[in-house]
Amino acid sequence: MTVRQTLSQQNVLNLLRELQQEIDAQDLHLELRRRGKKMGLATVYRALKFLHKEGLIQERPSTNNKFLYSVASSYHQHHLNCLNCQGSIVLSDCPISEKLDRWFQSQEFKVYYHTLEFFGLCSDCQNKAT
Amino acid sequence: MTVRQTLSQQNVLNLLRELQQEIDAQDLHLELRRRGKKMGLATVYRALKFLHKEGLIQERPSTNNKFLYSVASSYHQHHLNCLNCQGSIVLSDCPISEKLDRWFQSQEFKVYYHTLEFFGLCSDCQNKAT
DNA sequence: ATATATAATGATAATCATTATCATATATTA
DNA sequence: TAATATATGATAATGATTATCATTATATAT
Repeated sequence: MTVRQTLSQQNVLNLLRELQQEIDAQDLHLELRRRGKKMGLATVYRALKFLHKEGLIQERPSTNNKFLYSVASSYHQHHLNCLNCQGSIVLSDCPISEKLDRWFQSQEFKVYYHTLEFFGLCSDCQNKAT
Repeated sequence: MTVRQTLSQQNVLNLLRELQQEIDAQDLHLELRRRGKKMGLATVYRALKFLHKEGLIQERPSTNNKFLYSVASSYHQHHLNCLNCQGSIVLSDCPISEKLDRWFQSQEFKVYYHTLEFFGLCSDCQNKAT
């Protein structure tokens, strides 16, 4: 069941595994050449698209209009995003993990990963808004 | 505590309330002029940004690289998104609503809305992938 | 009410992430 | 090895969003 991969695709996947955090395509491209794994930007985009379709990495559209990529693993994060100051507070845990584990079983849809983000006002901005 | 609004902003908000579904900025612009509420595209973008900051509408970055807007209300949807066929299955309920209601109380962060999306393989694509 | 300051608007140019194109290089197969 | 298919890279094209700036409307002060 192993998927055939090109060297480019492997380089992209390896870097994402090493980084353990979200990164966009262009930064990934820069980081790759900084490490001597030079490849064209188009190939980076192609590799990301391929790896995503295979379910090996996950893609999240960010609020500044570009996609962020990271390895698909049990490790993931959610945020409280402030609409006013644009600040972003990382949640220590996934607030719905146990419930979802059970819920996934009952679906014929096979879930690889999920995205969950909260939007509103942080405490500072609530006070200012008075 | 009512927010002063321009006519443009009211027109945008009213249309979103009427539509009761997600729409992107450019389609909204077309729909507005179709209804005689003509305004510049830039103003539509500005109105959306303003309304979003006020917490009156919600914004969701979609997978085709643009933002979708809808009224912020208890009504909202989540989807099972297939990575292979790009299909999207609407969930009948928010699978985490009750839990979140309680969880929200314990946060000093004031949550206006959340986004929750699932990614994986639909049953058809699972079978094909054999 | 009128003059003045402030904010909103619209047309359009600029920006920037992503995708398409196409010629070249690499890998696969006969 | 020759023939075919696939991957790559440089760059142009695309398209959503943002910035610019002159003009218009709105609010404020006299």
